[in-house]
Amino acid sequence: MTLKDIAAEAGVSTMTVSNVINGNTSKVSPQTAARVLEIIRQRNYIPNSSARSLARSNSNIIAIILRGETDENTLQSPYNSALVGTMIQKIQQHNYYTMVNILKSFQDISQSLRTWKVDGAIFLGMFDNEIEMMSGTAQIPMVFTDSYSNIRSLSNVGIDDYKGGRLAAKCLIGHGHRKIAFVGPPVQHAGVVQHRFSGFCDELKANNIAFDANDLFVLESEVKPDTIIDLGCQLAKRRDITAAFATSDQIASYLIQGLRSSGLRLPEDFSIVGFDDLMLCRQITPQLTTISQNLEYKARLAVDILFRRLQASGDSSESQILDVALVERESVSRPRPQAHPDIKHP
Amino acid sequence: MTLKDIAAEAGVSTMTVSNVINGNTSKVSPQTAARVLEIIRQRNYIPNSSARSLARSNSNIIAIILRGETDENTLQSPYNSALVGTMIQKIQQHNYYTMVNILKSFQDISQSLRTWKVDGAIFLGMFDNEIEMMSGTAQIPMVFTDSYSNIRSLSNVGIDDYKGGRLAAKCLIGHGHRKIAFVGPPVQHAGVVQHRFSGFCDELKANNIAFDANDLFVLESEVKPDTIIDLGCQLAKRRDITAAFATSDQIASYLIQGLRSSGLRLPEDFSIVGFDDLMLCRQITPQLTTISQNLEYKARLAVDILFRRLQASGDSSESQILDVALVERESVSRPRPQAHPDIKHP
DNA sequence: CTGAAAGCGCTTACAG
DNA sequence: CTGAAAGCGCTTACAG
Repeated sequence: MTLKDIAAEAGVSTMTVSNVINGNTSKVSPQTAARVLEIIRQRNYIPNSSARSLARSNSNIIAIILRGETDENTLQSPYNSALVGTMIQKIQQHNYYTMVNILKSFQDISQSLRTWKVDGAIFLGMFDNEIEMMSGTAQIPMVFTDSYSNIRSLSNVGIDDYKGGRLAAKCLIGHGHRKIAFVGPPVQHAGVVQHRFSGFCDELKANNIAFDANDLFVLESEVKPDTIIDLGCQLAKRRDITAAFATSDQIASYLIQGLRSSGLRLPEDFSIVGFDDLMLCRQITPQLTTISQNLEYKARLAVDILFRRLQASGDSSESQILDVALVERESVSRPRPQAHPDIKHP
Repeated sequence: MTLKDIAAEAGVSTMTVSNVINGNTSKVSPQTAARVLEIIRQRNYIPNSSARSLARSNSNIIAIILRGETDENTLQSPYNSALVGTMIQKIQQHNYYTMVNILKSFQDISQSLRTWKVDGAIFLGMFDNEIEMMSGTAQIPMVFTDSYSNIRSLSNVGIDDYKGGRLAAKCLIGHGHRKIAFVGPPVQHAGVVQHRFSGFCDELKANNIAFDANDLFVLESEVKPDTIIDLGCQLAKRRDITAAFATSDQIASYLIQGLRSSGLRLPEDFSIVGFDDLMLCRQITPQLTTISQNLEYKARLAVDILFRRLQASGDSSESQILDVALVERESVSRPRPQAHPDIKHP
């Protein structure tokens, strides 16, 4: 079943059928359009996207590109999978197809964008230097998430990470904490961490608290539970520290496991604030106080911006910074008058 | 940059270049091959997949099809996203591309498979009746997951759900529980739930315990936390019940929240066993005792089977059932001698 | 080992 | 409103 067959059966030219399919109603009489449509339906004809793509040199494909080492499962992160899930649905609503790529090397990526003449791409979790290399590669609209790159031509959707850091510190200080750990991945890995950290420090400063470099805990890897649980145990031994701000809910949850296994009760003995407001926050005990960002909205916005740029055809860019808010649950309380008076090490 | 340009520059025919690209070394002298390859590299030439796809009528695309209502985010489920993540990586390793589709109607799906001449498809979370409708639609290898459909020509990778149900019951009975709730989505929604349930009941029977229909709790929706938390509260009031088997770790985690908010302590006052062994199990308190399945292996196997069938070209099918095991953590203990003696309802 | 020709199934100007 | 022709960039037999 091809265009030609349909045309023959309808007694029209292939280009008339093509016009009907593509909704160029102005170029076809209603009667013939109806007749052609009916035959298409009967024959269950489906156009060949490759042929169309070849002729038009575009594809109706949007690529979602995730950063990921070969050995880890990037979609394991609920943060990424929530974004990707709603992005795919939004893309489908636009009648586009979604190709998902997990990035190993830059070679691969520009290859898959070009070989399929992908119409646009959304990038998740890329480092800024990679973004700068990337943004020249292909002449298609690209939208990044959580980027702090200062390339002007870049479309990005991010959140107010600085404010997030301030809110977290403010919450903990408000409950009486003065000695607060900051736990996150290396700053150079992601601009978001850096900005959360400076917001955090600035809020401390505003309250006349100096941040002690010994209270900064940098994780080698964000995805190794045991490392983080261990860190929780260490934290439990540091009797001076009464609370922690973790740069993700994931980190917070494992920290809690370590803290608890060291005999601390939460939030009585230790307070903790997370980041993201994943479903996880309501699944763990104590339910996690966190900085919330609207992932669904973020995903929708990224797709919206992409399609706006697809239609605009100009070389403009559009970036948006979304707001964040503190969501108070159960993981923060006043510090013990005397920190951790009687810890039992099991 | 096209094949033609490369051919012109190398002073050979397009078909020689084509042979070089496709690794048909037997048809090209090493010298010309090397020369062509060098020009390709210099010019940074990337073949047009649409043209290739049109000429060969295949695509090097594998489709991953997820079942999902329009209003919910299917990839939100860590179960799905873990599978999809490793599948994508495996597919990439085969030098294929991945299209991800979230299913709304059957129309759409057969459309996207056919329009791109997708080479194969993997399906997640489909109901059996849908699978039966599906499996006729396209003449390409398809692999299903967790299907109990008895179509012979079907390739499937599943787990021993029956055994999982038995193990869960056995664990709880072994700790002294006699009155155990079963919590899961409607049985008709998924064969897996049905088989876990019969395994569960059979194990009770083997221990001379009759399962009381009042101890079966069917969730309308698996994805509405509040409903499950409410159910946890109800369960806390049922003083006769001392433990629960939930058909997923997700459900278990929300159940725990409900139980706790009703003043119960876990596992002292109530024991619970989950299913899947997600990362979540180590993030919640108490860490969840669960029936573990190897999702990464499941995903790899599904992709392996798909590619085996792609090569085989015969119309054979291949199915595999993976084993499950009990993983004991902290969420199960002996029941209180007298169930929930002093509950404080906050 | 190499090539000329036809064809895959669409769309794009261009005419009428 | 409709159509004949050329072309998108590959691959597939078929000859040499």
